[in-house]
Amino acid sequence: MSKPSVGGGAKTRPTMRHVAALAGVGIKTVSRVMNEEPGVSESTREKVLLASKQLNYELDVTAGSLRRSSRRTQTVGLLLPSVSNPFSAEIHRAMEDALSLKGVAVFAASLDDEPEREEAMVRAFLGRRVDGMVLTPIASNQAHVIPEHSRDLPVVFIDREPAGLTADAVVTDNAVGGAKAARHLFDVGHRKIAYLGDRTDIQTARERRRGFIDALGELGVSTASVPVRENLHDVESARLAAVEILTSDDPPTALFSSQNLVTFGCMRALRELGLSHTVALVGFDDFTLSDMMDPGVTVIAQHPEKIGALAAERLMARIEGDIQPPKTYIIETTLIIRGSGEIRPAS
Amino acid sequence: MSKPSVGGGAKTRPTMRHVAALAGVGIKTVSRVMNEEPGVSESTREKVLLASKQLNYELDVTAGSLRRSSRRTQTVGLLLPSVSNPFSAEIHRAMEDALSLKGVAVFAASLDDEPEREEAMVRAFLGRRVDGMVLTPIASNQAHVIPEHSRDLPVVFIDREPAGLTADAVVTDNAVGGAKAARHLFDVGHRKIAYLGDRTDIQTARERRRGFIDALGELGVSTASVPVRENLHDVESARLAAVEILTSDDPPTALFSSQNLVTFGCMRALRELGLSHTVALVGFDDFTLSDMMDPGVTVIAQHPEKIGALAAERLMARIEGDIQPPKTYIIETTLIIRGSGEIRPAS
DNA sequence: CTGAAAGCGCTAACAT
DNA sequence: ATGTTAGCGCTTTCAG
Repeated sequence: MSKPSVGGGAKTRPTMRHVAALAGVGIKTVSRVMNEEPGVSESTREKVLLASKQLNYELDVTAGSLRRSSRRTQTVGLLLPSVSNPFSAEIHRAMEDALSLKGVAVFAASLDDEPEREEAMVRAFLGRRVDGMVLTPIASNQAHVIPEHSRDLPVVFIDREPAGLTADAVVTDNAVGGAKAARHLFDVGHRKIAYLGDRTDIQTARERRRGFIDALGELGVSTASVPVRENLHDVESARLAAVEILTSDDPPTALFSSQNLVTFGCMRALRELGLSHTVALVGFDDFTLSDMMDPGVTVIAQHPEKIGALAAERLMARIEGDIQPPKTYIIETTLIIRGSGEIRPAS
Repeated sequence: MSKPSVGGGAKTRPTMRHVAALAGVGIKTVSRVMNEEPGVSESTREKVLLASKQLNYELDVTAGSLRRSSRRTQTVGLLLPSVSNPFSAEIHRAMEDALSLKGVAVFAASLDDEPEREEAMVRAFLGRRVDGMVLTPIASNQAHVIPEHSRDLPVVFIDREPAGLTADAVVTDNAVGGAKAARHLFDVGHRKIAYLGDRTDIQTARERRRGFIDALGELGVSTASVPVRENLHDVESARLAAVEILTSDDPPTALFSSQNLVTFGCMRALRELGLSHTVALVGFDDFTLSDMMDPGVTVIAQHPEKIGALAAERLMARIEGDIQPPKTYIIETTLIIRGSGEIRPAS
């Protein structure tokens, strides 16, 4: 008799040795059965399966990965601005749907746009031997974030492209999205459209502005005359900026906001000033109940479910050995018309 | 010279042995330093730290847990209805904030209210040796969900109390919340208030209804006359039910909805029928932009951040050895007045 | 088709 | 204060 005590086994979790002992086979045979490897006779297989069921045995994924040549842990890390941000949460869900089918579990973490957290969480996940990571980059250079010895660890960037290294990335077409907003408002008749944007150190915000301003320029609007307010990071700062712009001399007849919280601030400002039905508004990124607002809010919608699904697919492909050159996948936006963006300028 | 090849070390990740070799000490000394154990001279400590920094060494948490007596992996599992559901996502974030401080990583998974997924994900997390789990229970009996051999694994239930076993739980005071809605609408003058609720197999929905109906009874309203519509699981079914109720003979003068999606359906029905300012509405659970609706939506707010923080605290306490009897922690709701719930009945 | 022995990276239990 | 040996649960290698 070896160690597995049959009697008092309420405390210790069963191991392969327990199963092997109960089934009357060698431990390697159990391993083969649990991993569905070939080379086990049907009768042995059934004996092992029975014993495993009796003991309620569950393979220890992490212990196995220690010795396994592929070293896979069937685990990936997901680093988001915040797990409670709706856009991020939608990406998270889409990834989970794709990954859980493959038996891959996901570690999630929030970075709050803090570079120190980015580095700390990357290390934390690396220390837990993830097979790969999906990361919303923050630091100005990801080369320092990923340690040298893990350069070959599959990483897919989302929302923003990485700097300082090349890797797969899945991003929204922010510039084209901004341009769509500009063209739509122009088509409705607007010539003086203000831009209210997020922190200028965030790549996506810069892209949205660039696309927006460039498109206006192409349409013949003097880009120097476009009112621009940036570094608006929350509802209140956006509201204040919008009020200021709307109460200035020669105010714009339309607003384009680069992000949800900024859009909310603009909505509040417009309502407060009684301009909801007078000044047009297009927001970047869709949100729940946008159609229940008065007026409904026209938006440039992103597609987080597509981003998440594609990121998961690319990550798994890399983990499974795909070595094609890194590529950036671009997800288009969709203009959704709901009313606020179709208000014509008072002429 | 032992195995660690100094030259070509771009591919293999450094291990303790590499660090030990470089620092010229034994492997156990490295272990002591990395785990901040006492009994290492300051000078040795620094040598080790230097070598570890040079190699960019990172402790392998999972490998260590294999041999460690506590067997802790510094990892916990979180099972939610969906990571993309705002209420769940808020709980997730609060837990993460509490746990990341302690160096604990979290696996998150969505269950979609499917008992099979509950069991599958519990097993997946168990197989990755989590130190504990926070779980929104679904199956009618959690005894079958947690295998016998893991009965001593700390588990904290959230949102709903477990069945078939006793464990810590952190839940909203659903019954009192429902009662608050009833009393508020009664105080405003309503005597005929409809209840629109979620699936009756969900404990929280039943509690909200019970609290609501009982409170009305105590206030002298004939509970038999309360219009009740249940098993509304999405916006559209709720909208249809609300329209039906509102267009019936002798319609209610106020609505109480047990959940966000149902509230949204009610809002749509009221708007569609032009009754937004005529029929009162109180929703259970707060939501973004509720104050920007017309009228603002009065709600019984839950406090997911409190639930998450407390669940994390209880889980860590259990993991660290707390053995007091299991207890259910109840988080109170808050009535937030915004307009829709203060509409008086047309008399 | 099956199993014994070695060892993954680490910590425990003992040396020294 | 430091190092050595064994072994966590598993997979690999290699011998039957």
